[in-house]
Amino acid sequence: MTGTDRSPPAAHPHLQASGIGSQTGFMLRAAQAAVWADLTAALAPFGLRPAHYAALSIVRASPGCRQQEIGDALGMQRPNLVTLVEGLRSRGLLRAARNPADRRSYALRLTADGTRLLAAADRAHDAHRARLATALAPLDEAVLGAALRRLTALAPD
Amino acid sequence: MTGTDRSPPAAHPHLQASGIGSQTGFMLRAAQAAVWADLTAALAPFGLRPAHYAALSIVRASPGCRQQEIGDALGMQRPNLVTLVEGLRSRGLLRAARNPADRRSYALRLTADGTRLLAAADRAHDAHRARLATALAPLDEAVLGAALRRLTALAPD
DNA sequence: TATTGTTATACTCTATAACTATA
DNA sequence: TATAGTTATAGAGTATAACAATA
Repeated sequence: MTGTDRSPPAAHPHLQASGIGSQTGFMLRAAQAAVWADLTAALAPFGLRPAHYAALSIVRASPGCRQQEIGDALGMQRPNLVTLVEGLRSRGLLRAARNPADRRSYALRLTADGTRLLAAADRAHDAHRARLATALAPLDEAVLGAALRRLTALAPD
Repeated sequence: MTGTDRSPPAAHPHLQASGIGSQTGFMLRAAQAAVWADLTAALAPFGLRPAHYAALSIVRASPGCRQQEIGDALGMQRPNLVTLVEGLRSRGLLRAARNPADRRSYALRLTADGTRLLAAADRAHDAHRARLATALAPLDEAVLGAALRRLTALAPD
């Protein structure tokens, strides 16, 4: 998504007149930008961006996983993982040990610092989720989730 | 969103284990990417990208509008509109006449070619919308739209 | 002084191709 | 030959600062 903290399109007369503002694709884009900005702001105090937080969460859930498994999970290309993982490694949040069984790959694990920082970030993330749940009510989060998954399935491959 | 045709994160074991894949922010991101890719593919035969299509739709709905009004409607910065409008103008889809009342701004209108191309693109866009509606059912498009608007309202400013 | 459009520029995210070292 | 990680690079999209013309 998008990169920085851009504000989403506000309800604007011209947007309304054109009908663009009430079309699912554009509404989805605006909502995604707003939610991403909220998540980005929630994680910023920890020096983490959404991709960092997701990567640490994946390593915590799957200790010893390869770098590429993060990419598969997040839909990122391999070259773009290098900077992401290196950033976390250089901050001492992650360690990458050569896998003895297959010395091409690394086995990724959280360090103690990484575990602590991620636990603190989890609390900010929980607050973010609560804001989303409040904004969504009365539509249930799970109902929205199911709909989003069906939309995601539209994509080829 | 993203730029090109990237495929969204597939349901992946590590994604599932981490819980990231069932969190609204990340689901929203994946769904948005898939929907955007579908829209991009639908508009590609016309040489239009989503921003082009949205800009033309706004000009059609608001003939004589200023360039900046497109930016306000779409949440784009002024400098980034120059390339967008110039591209449409150089293809003869849009014309920009100096506004006699305020000679700082241009009055944008569709050309006959622009009107025709946009009408053709509308049909591809309708097909895209139908695919979304099918994927969403039984959740109503309007119910999702209302939820997305509430999420969009999370953003500051 | 403020606004419209413009130029120049930079940063982020994402994409492909080609390399290395291992298998 | 195939895979994991890496390097270099390019393309979108978006951001800010500063300028000219006009109000």
